[in-house]
Amino acid sequence: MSSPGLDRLTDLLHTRGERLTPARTAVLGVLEQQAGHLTAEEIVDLVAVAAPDVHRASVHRTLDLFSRLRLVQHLHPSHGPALYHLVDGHGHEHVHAECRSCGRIIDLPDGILDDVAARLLAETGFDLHAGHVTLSGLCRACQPEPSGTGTSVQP
Amino acid sequence: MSSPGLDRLTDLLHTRGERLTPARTAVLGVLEQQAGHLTAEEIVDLVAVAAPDVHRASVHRTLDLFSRLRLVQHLHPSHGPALYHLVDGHGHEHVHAECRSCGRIIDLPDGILDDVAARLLAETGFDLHAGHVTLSGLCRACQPEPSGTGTSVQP
DNA sequence: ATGAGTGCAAAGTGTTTGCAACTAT
DNA sequence: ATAGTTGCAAACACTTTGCACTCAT
Repeated sequence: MSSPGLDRLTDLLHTRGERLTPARTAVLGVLEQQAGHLTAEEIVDLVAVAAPDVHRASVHRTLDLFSRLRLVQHLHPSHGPALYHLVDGHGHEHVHAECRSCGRIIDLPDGILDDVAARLLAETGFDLHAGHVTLSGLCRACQPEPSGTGTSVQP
Repeated sequence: MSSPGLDRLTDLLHTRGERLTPARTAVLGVLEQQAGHLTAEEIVDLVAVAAPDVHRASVHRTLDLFSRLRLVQHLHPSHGPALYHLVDGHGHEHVHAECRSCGRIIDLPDGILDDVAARLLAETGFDLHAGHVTLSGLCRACQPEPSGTGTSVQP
């Protein structure tokens, strides 16, 4: 019944004098079993299966805590609730992109913002946190098709 | 009582068979007089001075419309309400950064995401809309000071 | 034993909606 | 004339908070 995530969480909590509770264990369990980007509400529902007494407010409080511990990443899509997922085993966060047409969330290759981060730091003193960035645009599937016959001209 | 913005708005509306109303004129007027990044609520309050009958819901509807017309840019900070501002006279949108400590919004140099956009398009087919991106990080003022005497050691 | 953490319900924040009345065209 | 817009109030979606109680340490 153990897991690398649980060991990591236990460590992080004990280091800070905080406690390992059923709510926290249950939220971690859900995040470990679900790969995608989950809303707090979805996590509430999934937690309810294993731990029916865990309240919605505790899930929010737990997700806030896990974010502060850098155990989960969260992002704010342009519409709708925040999305959460576990940071990978090496503590490596990644950048997200959201399609403004279909809403799909895409995980981007790590390091895609490294050059921008370096330039920002040098030019403006701004220290970019790439793991909390959501880029916006159109995914491949949602792009308008190029017209088939070459340059488009009005009749 | 005219302005480049008003002319532009009138054109955009008439082209699409939509109407120039007092609510729309008033919202445009506020955006033209205020340089910064305004919340819908702030715009409601400012509009109330010149046009007391314009309702909060109409301001939201107008801001949605202006966004669709690409007359205003809006961004969603990680906490709190959306922020709006007029796109510059040349229709040029820019990228924003938000300090996760003090909340300050910084306008970034144009083109800062051009390379990323090109790479994204080539590698993943994602067409980036840089004008709707908010980068997250720490502004210069909020960064932890480097310790003055070299490596920091506990006494 | 003790205070960090919880369940609960209620309030909060920001935005959207249904509809009758109004008004720019 | 008539369809696009509006004001209004209520609903909505999501999150946060105050408080008494509980339980991990």
